[in-house]
Amino acid sequence: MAERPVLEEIHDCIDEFTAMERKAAHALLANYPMLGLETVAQFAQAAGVSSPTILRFVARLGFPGFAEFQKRLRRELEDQLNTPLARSSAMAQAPATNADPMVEKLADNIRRTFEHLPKGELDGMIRLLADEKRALYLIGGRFTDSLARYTAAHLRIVRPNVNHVAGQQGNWLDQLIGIGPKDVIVVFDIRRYQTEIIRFAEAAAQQGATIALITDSWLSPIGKIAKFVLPAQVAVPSPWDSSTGLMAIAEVLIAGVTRRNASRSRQRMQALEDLRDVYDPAQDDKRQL
Amino acid sequence: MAERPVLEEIHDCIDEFTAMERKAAHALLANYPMLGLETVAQFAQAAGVSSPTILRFVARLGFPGFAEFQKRLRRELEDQLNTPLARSSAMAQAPATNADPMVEKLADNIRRTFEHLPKGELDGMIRLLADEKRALYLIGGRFTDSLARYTAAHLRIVRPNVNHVAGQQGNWLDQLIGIGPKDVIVVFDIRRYQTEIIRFAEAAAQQGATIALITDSWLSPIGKIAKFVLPAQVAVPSPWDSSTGLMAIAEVLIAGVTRRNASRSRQRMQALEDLRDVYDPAQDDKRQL
DNA sequence: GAAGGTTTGTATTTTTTGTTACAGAATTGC
DNA sequence: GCAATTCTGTAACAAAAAATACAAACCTTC
Repeated sequence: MAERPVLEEIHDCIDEFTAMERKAAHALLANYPMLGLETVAQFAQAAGVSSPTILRFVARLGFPGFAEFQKRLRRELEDQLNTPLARSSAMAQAPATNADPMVEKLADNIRRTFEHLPKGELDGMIRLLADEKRALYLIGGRFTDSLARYTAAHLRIVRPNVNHVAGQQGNWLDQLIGIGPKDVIVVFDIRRYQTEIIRFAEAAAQQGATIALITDSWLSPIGKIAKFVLPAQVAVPSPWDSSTGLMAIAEVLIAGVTRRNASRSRQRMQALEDLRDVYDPAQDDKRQL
Repeated sequence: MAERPVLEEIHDCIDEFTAMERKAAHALLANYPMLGLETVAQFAQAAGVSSPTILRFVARLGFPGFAEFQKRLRRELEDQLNTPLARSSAMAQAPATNADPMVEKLADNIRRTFEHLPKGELDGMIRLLADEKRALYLIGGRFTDSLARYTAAHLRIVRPNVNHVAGQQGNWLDQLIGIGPKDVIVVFDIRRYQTEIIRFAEAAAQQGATIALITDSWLSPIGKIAKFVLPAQVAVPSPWDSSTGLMAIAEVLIAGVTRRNASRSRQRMQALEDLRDVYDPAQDDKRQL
């Protein structure tokens, strides 16, 4: 998907250019890419050539018009600017406007979460969740149930057999019946670890199911019976714990599973799109966004 | 001698802008500064407003015309690009760290989300949500419903009258009946903006309710009728958008409301603790954790 | 040193883009 | 609840920029 930088292309075929076109190329390279974002006339003046020469220059690079050329430059710049590293440099000079300690902590939590995450554990869990022969059961506690639901909603798109264990505790038991050795229980659990969740996980484990746990650093008691454990940083300056790190883990898992089952995922996503169109054609006008 | 970044100026006087101008500002901040370098029409479309509004927006910032505005942005960008740090980042673009690019992006998204968040908007929304005289209705779309649920679960602890609009669409209507001018609808909505959610928000607005929107940078159509809008960075290297930024916003909001109603919050939390003990004494042994 | 083909700039046309005038919609204040 | 004010989009207008046509200048090559 990533295109070749315009800069490189210029370097490559600079020998094919005519004298004046080379002049234009040099001017652009000297002030890349900003000069290309000005008007043709300004570009021409800066390069010491006439406007049509500039036009011929971009035409020779293979662009149908100056507008397209600029669009490409802008996209390139945007990509560069969005690189985290570039951002951090911009931050040095730009405003420390919203220096909320909470925000800093949240961003930092994510970094630290993944820093401390055993890579094997993460990959292992992704492989586990990507295995379509296994049924998935996601469950969470008082606050983390939302995460289970979120993850289930996504996984359901890229693979079959995804269940969210929610609602009345009575319902849980119904689901428990069907759980066997081929199945996977994904548990989101941070303190205070709820007894119901623990019991459910234990019962499932008893029946041979594999347990995958996403938790806080305090390590839920479920950790003992879990095959894979991913702990997140949850501390924030607030009376309760943050779930942002858990959400980040969930999204990395989702992305991992999607990548692993790439072709299947695409198929299913397309199929769902089509169903969606049939069901709600009103969305059509939003399509191009 | 270095001028004040346009970004800062926008931050400072964003409260003086009119509603649509603010929308333009948000769009620009969300994709700063590239959006400002496109044509007025493209800028307008991306922001969901008309061209003249963009012109008025730059005029209010003190520029005599759009051309001058762009020139200034280009100069700013040029300066930034010439910073040594930026140079090195462009080089090291690919092999930054051995970490997952997704992880870097997630952490960076949070920083950027709050960097671009108008402080007034955030404070305003917190004040709104902390007002116990108003009833709160939280609603979300296909994936964001989880966030609405999460936020509701937390807010319910620190204040009364928190409702999560979920489940069958038929149920929504039942809730809609009770919504009036004193009430607040908190909408989580990222693209593709679901028509049902939009309709619900519109209907609620019609009945006089105040709308608070947490969205992606593309600015949901609900932005038009919302009193406060908080846009999050959602881009990740994955087929879909990330909700981690939204989660971060949700947690900052929750923390803000908690801090604001500190004494009330503590009371309620204590009361809930007590209830919990009565209901599930088994938790007692986990207490000290 | 003249004819052929390129290359390049000037002048013109065409298209796009920014800008402004105005009227309807929304909001505010009384 | 009404009037005055402010805000906002539609549409027409003006300015500009991009694209083109063409002729002069410049090399080549014979």
